Amino acid sequence: MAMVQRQQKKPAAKPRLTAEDWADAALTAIGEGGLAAVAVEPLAVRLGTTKGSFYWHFANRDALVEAALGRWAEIHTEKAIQEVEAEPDPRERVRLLFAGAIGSATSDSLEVALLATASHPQVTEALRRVTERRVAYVGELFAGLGFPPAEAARRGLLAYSVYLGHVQLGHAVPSVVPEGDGLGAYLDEALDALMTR
Amino acid sequence: MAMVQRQQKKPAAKPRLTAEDWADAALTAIGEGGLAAVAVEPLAVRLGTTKGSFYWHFANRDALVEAALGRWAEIHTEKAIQEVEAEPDPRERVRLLFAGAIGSATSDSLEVALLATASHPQVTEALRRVTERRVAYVGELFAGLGFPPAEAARRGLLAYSVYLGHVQLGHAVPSVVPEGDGLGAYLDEALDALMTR
DNA sequence: CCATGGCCATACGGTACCGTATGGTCGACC
DNA sequence: GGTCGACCATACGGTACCGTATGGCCATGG
Repeated sequence: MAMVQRQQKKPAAKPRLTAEDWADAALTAIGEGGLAAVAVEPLAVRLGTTKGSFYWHFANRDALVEAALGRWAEIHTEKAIQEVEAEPDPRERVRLLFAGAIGSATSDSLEVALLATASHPQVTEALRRVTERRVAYVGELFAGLGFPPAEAARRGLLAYSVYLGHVQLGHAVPSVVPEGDGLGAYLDEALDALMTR
Repeated sequence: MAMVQRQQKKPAAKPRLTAEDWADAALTAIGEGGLAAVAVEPLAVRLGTTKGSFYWHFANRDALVEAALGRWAEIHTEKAIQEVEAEPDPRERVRLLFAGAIGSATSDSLEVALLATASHPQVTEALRRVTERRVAYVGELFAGLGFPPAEAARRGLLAYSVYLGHVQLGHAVPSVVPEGDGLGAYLDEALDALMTR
């Protein structure tokens, strides 16, 4: 008896889908066209299947949105933090976090798309969790830099505002954001302004 | 059987509408529900009229969006600048502009809604015009503060990023934004960080 | 080897909106 | 006081999507 033969050669083969496949597709769609782009029928077409599959895995569209947002909140918050935690020097950690965030600003349309739909109840909750976590973490970084707690919290918030604003600019009006060397100088100056007392 | 129905509404209200009435209603709708909320039939209901009126004044929905965005760009850019120009002291001008912008951050959902739909061609153009104008102006303010041109431009961009980020936070995650005295302290510190060399 | 259950396809009805067609109303002006 | 045109109402067809109903396929396992 041979092992089960899985057919995965032909692209036209029938790929059985999981709920996570749908959630990932939903996240991609959000990044591309906002929350409104999470539409069952178009997603089904893109996945090469039909609504029949979707409504097997999910009760309705809201359940899909919920799953997608859950995945986002889980992944995107801790990932960046983990990477930064490796760096021992606190000052360098701020720089690292900031540079990474700013650098990927233009590409991270998911973030922007979610902020765009902040009034949506499910999105509101996801954003709240992620943002509070992030702001608190950046505050801790500044505390590690020697700022007293209250001031560190304010600096953390300020830094996060800079990040958010930059992401917005990079996405909405890239013409005002410097590139290359100019970006480096801008980053240096921003970090200097944020970390100098 | 002929049914002659005389439409009787509120006596104070004008039964006839102008294109500007529609454009203003569209702007309001954007602030409340984003660009997607600019839908002809719901707007007609809200204005107490029907699509018949709309398609008399506009060719289609895009024309309405265009008109609304035009009004927004015209009004919201220059208004704040004009107010600030009255103040003679440049340092105080920055403070005034910033405090005004930050103060009205939570309420300005129009701004956020437009950033939310930045990928829409018509919105892209409106945002570009407004943002470039604003960033340039803030850069001028910093130049007036004594910063050399290149640095002034960077500081202006940084300040505008802070503003944008703050607006986003105030709208999406108000729980992380301080209120009352805390906001004052935050503002002072932000201004200090931005204006100190 | 056939019955069962996991997974999907298809058809259908419902909703919300866009845009068109066409006729109705009412005031301005001859 | 009748005509004309600006302005609006209504009916209609079209599209895109949601959610349900129902039946078909296909891999196990009994």
